[in-house]
Amino acid sequence: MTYDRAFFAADPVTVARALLGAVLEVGDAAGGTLAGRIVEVEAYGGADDPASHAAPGRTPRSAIMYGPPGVAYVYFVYGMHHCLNFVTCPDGSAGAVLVRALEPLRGRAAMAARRGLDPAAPDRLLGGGPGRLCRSLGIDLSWNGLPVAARLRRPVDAAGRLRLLADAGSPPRIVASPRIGVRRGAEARWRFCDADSRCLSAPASPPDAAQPGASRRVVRSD
DNA sequence: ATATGGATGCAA
DNA sequence: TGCATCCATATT
Repeated sequence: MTYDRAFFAADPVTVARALLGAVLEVGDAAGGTLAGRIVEVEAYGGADDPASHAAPGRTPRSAIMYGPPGVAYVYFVYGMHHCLNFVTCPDGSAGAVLVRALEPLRGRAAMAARRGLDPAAPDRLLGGGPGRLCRSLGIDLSWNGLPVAARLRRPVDAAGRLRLLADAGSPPRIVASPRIGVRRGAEARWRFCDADSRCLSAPASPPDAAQPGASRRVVRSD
């Protein structure tokens, strides 16, 4: 699998599923390398997807989702967390894949340190959740727009901070479920998990939606 | 269950 | 400008 621009030019659901199992590598400030295996992702569409940041159309924030594929879209949410996405779809149409969980592979100790956790902390606390993994990897708004396409000869970012490598192991067992934390567009089952990972932000197959009339709020077990 | 707390987009 | 909302997490 080559994570080039053509790969990211596909629709977000296709890209999301194909990204499961890929290894995300980032260079940290100290020159070291942190890496993790992608085990949970969510697909977000364009103006037709009410859950997407692109739903209101082209705005200052969503513009990057309408731009060329294969770059990072990083946003800040709830006043404290960063989330990492990859832009999909051809230039001109909007789409993105949110990275929701990683299994730490390299630089585990550095990740724990960055999060202020004990080195013995479980992998879940390092990579299980979009905010957690960004904090562990040191990803913030300054990463917004960085290219991730593996084939770019001359990355815009001189440090080449974002790299995607093919997974060496066997392909993951993929389970689809509704996206987490979304109210509008909750019907779409556009969350994809490696069902055998123990680093997920929530169970791969959450209990089915409540009876009619029950609260629509998702209860997050952990 | 609840506190946390910045950015975004839209109404006013 | 004000305000509801938001792709979350740690703590009670």
